[in-house]
Amino acid sequence: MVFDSRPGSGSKPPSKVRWGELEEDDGEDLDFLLPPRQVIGPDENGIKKVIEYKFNDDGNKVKITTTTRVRKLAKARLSKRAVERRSWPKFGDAVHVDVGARLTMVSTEEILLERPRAPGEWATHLVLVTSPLNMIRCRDDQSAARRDESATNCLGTKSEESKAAGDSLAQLGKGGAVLMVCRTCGKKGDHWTSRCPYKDLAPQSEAFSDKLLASETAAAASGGTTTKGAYVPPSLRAGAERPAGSEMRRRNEENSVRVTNLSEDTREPDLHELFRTFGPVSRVYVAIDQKTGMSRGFGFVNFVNKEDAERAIAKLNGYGYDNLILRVEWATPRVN
DNA sequence: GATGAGCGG
Repeated sequence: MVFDSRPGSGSKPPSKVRWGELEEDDGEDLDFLLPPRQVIGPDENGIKKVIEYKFNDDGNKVKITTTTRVRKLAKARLSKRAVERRSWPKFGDAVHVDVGARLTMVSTEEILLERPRAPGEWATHLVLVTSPLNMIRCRDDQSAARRDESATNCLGTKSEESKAAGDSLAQLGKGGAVLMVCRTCGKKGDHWTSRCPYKDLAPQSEAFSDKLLASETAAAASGGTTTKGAYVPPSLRAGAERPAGSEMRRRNEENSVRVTNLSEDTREPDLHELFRTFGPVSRVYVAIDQKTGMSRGFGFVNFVNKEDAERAIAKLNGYGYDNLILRVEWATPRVN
């Protein structure tokens, strides 16, 4: 079909319009005259056809057929690989596991992971879920790559957001709102629990927490759900044995050993390797320059047991490591 | 020569 809207040519223009407008709106305005777009397929070969009609520049109606090949579903490809994996021979402990067993297992193996974006975090005992075929899937792994890609951005916006949020929280707290109530001393609007000036002082904290516990156990005993669904760990439940005084709720910051004169390519796993021989290590930290991403040449190792820390200091201070002489001392408690 | 990051009801 040829649609000619020019005056005098026989066909009537749709309405009284000016030439300019007609030129511009051509096509769009007349689309309703065209047959609808059709999509056929994709068929079993993945062939998909799209048939659509348009006016070309000359005002002629044209039929456009687009044929495309659609990729097969990713799911199908994955499952094919998965099937292949199932034929792999077992190894390790899984050798003794029943062939038909498809249960996942928890590995108790200690696995160290380096996490460049979370230098302060240290997973000493990482629990991995493994299949009977001993294929290890780290739960964190897949997201890790993506996180790193956008890490610069994320860190920037995140820190700003949280700073703003913290400020507003503090503001609200000062205004007498219910927010920011210290769980240790009960003081409102002054500090978070972790910053409590009384956190190492037994009398206040115990008095407060006993009061808390009493109300919670009362709520539980009365048959209702506990207030605000607060979980009370067994060690803190009424009647549980608790170590006396300040030993109780001090954060796991003690037995902190400062290690200086590290070579710049010493990473946390290296430090952990070095120090774990003295006993269980609760945390390893290597100071990283945020701008350059390079090691600042010092770090900290926290031991679970004080005696182990002492032995590590005695043995490793002055120890030649990676072409430098290590300095290993007790760390002075961090300010703030 | 040097003493850590960031989270939150």
